[in-house]
Amino acid sequence: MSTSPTSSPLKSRDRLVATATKLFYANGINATGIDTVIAESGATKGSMYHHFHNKDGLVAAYLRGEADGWHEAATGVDDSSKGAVERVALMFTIPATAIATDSFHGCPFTNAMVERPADPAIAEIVSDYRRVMAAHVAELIGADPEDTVVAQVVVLYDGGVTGAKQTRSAAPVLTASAMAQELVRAWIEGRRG
Amino acid sequence: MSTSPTSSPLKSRDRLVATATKLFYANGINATGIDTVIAESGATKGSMYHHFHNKDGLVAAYLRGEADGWHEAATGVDDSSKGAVERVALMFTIPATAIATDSFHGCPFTNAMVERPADPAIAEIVSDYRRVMAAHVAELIGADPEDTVVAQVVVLYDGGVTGAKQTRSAAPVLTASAMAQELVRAWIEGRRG
DNA sequence: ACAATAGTAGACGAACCTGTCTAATCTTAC
DNA sequence: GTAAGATTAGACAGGTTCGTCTACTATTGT
Repeated sequence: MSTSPTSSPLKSRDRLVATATKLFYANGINATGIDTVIAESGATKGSMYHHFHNKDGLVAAYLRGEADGWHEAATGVDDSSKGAVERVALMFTIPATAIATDSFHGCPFTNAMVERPADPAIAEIVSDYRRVMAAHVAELIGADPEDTVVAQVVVLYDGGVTGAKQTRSAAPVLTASAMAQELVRAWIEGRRG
Repeated sequence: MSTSPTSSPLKSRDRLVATATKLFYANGINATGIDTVIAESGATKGSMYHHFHNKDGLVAAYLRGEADGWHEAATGVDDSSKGAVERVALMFTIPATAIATDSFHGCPFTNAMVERPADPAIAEIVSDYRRVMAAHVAELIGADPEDTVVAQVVVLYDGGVTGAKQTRSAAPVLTASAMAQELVRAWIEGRRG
């Protein structure tokens, strides 16, 4: 651990998670067999079950990666030199651009809750994601994560993404983005006045 | 068809759809085997495949029923003697009460799009549902279904329901409801002034 | 009465799924 | 150098899934 990483491009475990991320998100968790993930990742069954207790373990690793990925994407598109309203708009470009590039298949967390409703590990990862998102929004606009306005922006984000998934169009995200911008504008106004 | 219905409590086809509705919504479409639906409905395999071409056919019938069910529920909780704002609030009581009675498992249409992303028949039923919902909201508040305000209320509805599914709590629905009421209030105000 | 539709009962195949297991090799830390 | 962890390769069992098929019976509209 203290030494430098090996020359190998990616360890078997990481390849498994990377492949699972691609397939689980694009085709669905239940629709993707473990054998497919193993074959496409170039790993073997022994390796898979050496690293993960069962499929649920791989699913959890996938979802944790998605949560981290969202946070990275959100900080990636952010620009702290801009105002709160514009920064919120930037956050909504994440799903908007995904739709434009046809790589959008809805919210991975919603999808996971639908496909694995009974798994408590998943429920907790989803909880974490929502905490991260609330904290991020709070930081963008200079609010407390517990403020009503943060919950409201989250509702709009969820609504935009869900509508986009159902309609296969970016329109709901754009509607939600405009609403969020107006909401934050009014919130700042109300705070100042 | 022109004569009165038979004494039989429910025809085989209807029992199949009724059972599918219960199981598909509660446990998921992919997680529910056709054999389970057949057994629990008291029908037989021959009957099932006499009425439906395959499982997708049953799923489509289930979803069409959910769309009709939503419309009935929405008109059921409505009260045309009330004002627009209150009528919108009433619409949001549909998911809110479902959550309270533990019979809530998210939006059936979102769930279906997640579990059956490639089925165009499902995409169309979801489209229909969204048209019905837009028309209903438009009627509640006296707007044109194409008005921005209608799309905005829909975003809030989707966001509330999605948040409730992810958090297993009614809070997002209540947040969304309050936002929708405020939105409609302001929209009416703006229209009058 | 007749024909079409609806239904019963269940065997069956072919495909898929997850997870276990054996047995040997490679890598890496110390 | 040695021991622990990581990996390969694939057979295998046990279960589930969907859909087909046969053969027979019941209902119902006209």
